[in-house]
This record gives sequence, C-alpha cells and structure tokens, in this order.
Amino acid sequence: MALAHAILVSLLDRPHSGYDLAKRFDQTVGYFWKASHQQIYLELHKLAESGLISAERVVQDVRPNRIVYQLTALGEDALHSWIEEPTEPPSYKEELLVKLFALGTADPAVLLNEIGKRLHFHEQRLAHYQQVMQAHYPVPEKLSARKRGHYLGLRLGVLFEESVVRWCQEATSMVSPLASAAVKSAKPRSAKPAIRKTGTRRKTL
Amino acid sequence: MALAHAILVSLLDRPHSGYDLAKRFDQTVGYFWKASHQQIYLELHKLAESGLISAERVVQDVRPNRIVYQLTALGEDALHSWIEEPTEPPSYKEELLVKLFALGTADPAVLLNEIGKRLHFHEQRLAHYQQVMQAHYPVPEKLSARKRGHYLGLRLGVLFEESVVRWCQEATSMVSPLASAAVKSAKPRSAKPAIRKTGTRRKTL
DNA sequence: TGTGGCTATGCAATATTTTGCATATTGAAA
DNA sequence: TTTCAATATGCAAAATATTGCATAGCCACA
Repeated sequence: MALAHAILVSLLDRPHSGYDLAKRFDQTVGYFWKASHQQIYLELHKLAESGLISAERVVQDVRPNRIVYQLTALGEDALHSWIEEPTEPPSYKEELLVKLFALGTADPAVLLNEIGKRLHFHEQRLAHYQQVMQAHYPVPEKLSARKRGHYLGLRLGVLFEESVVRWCQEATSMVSPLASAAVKSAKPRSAKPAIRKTGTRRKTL
Repeated sequence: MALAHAILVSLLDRPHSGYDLAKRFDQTVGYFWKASHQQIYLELHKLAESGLISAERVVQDVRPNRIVYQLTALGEDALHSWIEEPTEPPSYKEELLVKLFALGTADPAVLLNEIGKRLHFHEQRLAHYQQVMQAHYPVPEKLSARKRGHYLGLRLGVLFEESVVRWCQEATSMVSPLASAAVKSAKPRSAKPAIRKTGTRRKTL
C-alpha cells in the first residue's frame, strides 16, 4: 500500500489538494512513483477516513473549490513506522525487453524503431533531470537533510536514465544489422501498416 | 495485459508447464518481469481458453503430472501483432526513494541500514548477471538474432545494477553524516525495536 | 519418525491499478 | 465563437496482482 505512503510523504512537506498531488506525481515523486488522479483521489478518501490525514475545503471564486489535505499526528506516526519496516527491492517490468525476447521471429525493423523512440524519450528525461539538478542541487554536500532525500531521488533518476540511454545505443547497434539483413533477404513478416486508431485497444488479449 | 505476452514469448522458445514458467519468471524473463505462480496459472487458463496456447497433460510416475503448454498459430499471430504496437516506457516504483523523501524527519540510521541492505542485494545480483554474461554471452557481436534479444535483456540488467550499486554508495555517504549527527545530538525518534513478526501485515494502512 | 524442501497445480478473497466516463468554470487561442 | 487547455473532483467497471490457503507425493536429513 505504498501509494498511501507516497502521498503521506508529500503531505509531510506541506498540505496538498488532490489536484496538487496529481501534478506532483507527474514530477518529483512521480520520477519513481506514478499514480493517476483517480487513484490519488480514491486513496485520499481512504486516508481521510482512517484519520491519517484531515481535509479542509478551500473555497475559490475564480477556480473550482479545492479540498486541501494535511497530515494528522496519527498519519505522521503511521508514516514513520512504515519507514522503519524493511523495504523490498522493486521489480521492473520492461515491455520492450519482453518484445526483444522475440527477436528471433519478430521484425527487427519494428523493434529498432521502438528502441529509437525510447532513446529519444530517455534523452529528454535525462536532460530534464540534469537541468533540475543544476537549478536546485548544484552542491549536494551542502544540502539540508530534507533536501538530501529529494536530491537522492533525482540522482538515481539521472543514473537510470544514463544507463537506459546507453543501453538504447548499444541495442540499436545490435539490432540494426538484423534489420538490414532482413531487408536484403526480402522476408517481410507482415504487410499491414502500423496504423493505430487511438483509443481502441484489443480486448481479447 | 503484458503478463500474457511475457508468457507467450517464453513459449516461443519451447513449450513450458506452469511450473517451468514460474521458475523462468524467477530468472531470465524474471529479471524484468516478475510474476507469482498463482498469476501464471491463472493466465495460462485464460490463454488456453482464448485459443492462443494449447495444453497437453504429461503423465509422470515419480513426480506430479504436468500440464505443458505450447503456442498455437493464433497465439503466434497475437504475439507478433502485439509486438508491432507501440511500447510505453515503464514506471519505476521505488519505495526506498519514497522513504528517503522523509529524510528530514525520519531516523537517518534506519534508512542508512536499508541502503546498506540494498547495496548488498544489488551487488549480488550484479555479480550473478555478470556471471551469466560470461558463461553464455562472451562475444555479443557473434550472437544469433534470438540470443541477441536475451543478451540485451541481461545487458540492461547489468547497466541497471551498476547504477543502483553506485547510487547506494553515494547515498550512504550522503546519509551517514546525518545519522552520526543524530547520535551526537541524542535525538532518538522512536525507542521501539524493529521487530517484524513474519506473516503479519498492517491492515489499516 | 517427523520436519522441511522440491515438484506441481489450483481456488478464493482482497487489494491495487487502469480505463472510461462525468461535471463545471475560466481564459486563451484559432 | 467555437474549441481547446487548465483547474478541480469524482464514480463505476474491469483488469491485474497479491496474499493466504489447500493438496499431495517424493526425497533427504536428523
């Protein structure tokens, strides 16, 4: 139930509305913990019900009203005893690697294209992280305790992205010979163009 | 529904029983896709029902009987059209980083200990990956297409583990000054010993 | 002779996450 | 002037994942 805890640590910094949290989970915390707004709102209701956070309605005239949540003493305790519990290493679920496992029979060109898209994505994210790093944590040794925690999150992000970028480059050079070979031997696996109607999704599988 | 596909790519190599798959998901594929045996058995039933795989009961006298599954033509098609679909980058969920976000108020010694355990874990895993690398993929440039896919999975594993190991080291040197400072200022957050009754789990949070 | 581990499969209940939909206002752009 | 993006919150259904439990024989160890 770690989403609850991710919300609680966010509230440790300062009170947030669900909307705030949803945005925050698209940045900072979101670098290593994703959550949709639906999930956040649901979790906030649960947390409020169990007394770990308290809600306050803030009336706004220009914008829709907000419900701002803050930690209760109970919530702080719960958070800190959770922190004392042992932490399990996460499991990565990399769809792209699953696909690469089928490199023997799949069309290398398709996978090469996917790898290229990923390279771009991770380069962008790396650049973003590095920029935040420059702007907010130029001298890590001088940071306060609280900021060190945030810094270390970002730091792992940087290291990860660097790895993935490098991997994408290596993967490109290992897959592209297969793709060009496939072109030469003219053995197209499938002629259907990769048209994706956005919004549709296969139901059966 | 990527578990289904992770199963299908495994079956692409050769037929497997649920038990085989569960073990495989603790190795190779499991490096980047975890699944429990319950989930695997459930998924196998679904896949068999939708005709993507076929089941065959293998009678054994010494051991319990096994049910061996293999891909059908339908299954192969489904797998390959899934591969053509765009792939989303995964989201990492790192509990430890969530905890580190509370570094301002949490006990640094506890987190330092967790980081230490993680360092050990990832060093072990890195060593294991490197050993498999040596044993099975000594010269990546000479690998067949099929093996290249497997190699690239392992390769990302190595890069990841190297990053995390490095991060753990950096994190240790950034958190330990806080821990010793806390000892000096004698400000224990909680006196309760970190006893964990195995099998119990908090229900409310 | 009991205890535990490995092989092998599975059900049921709960928890978590995703997907789709719904509502309502403001301000800026086309 | 319609359309789009942003602000703000939420419900319901379906898909996925986790947790606990059950069965059952064989083998090794003490």
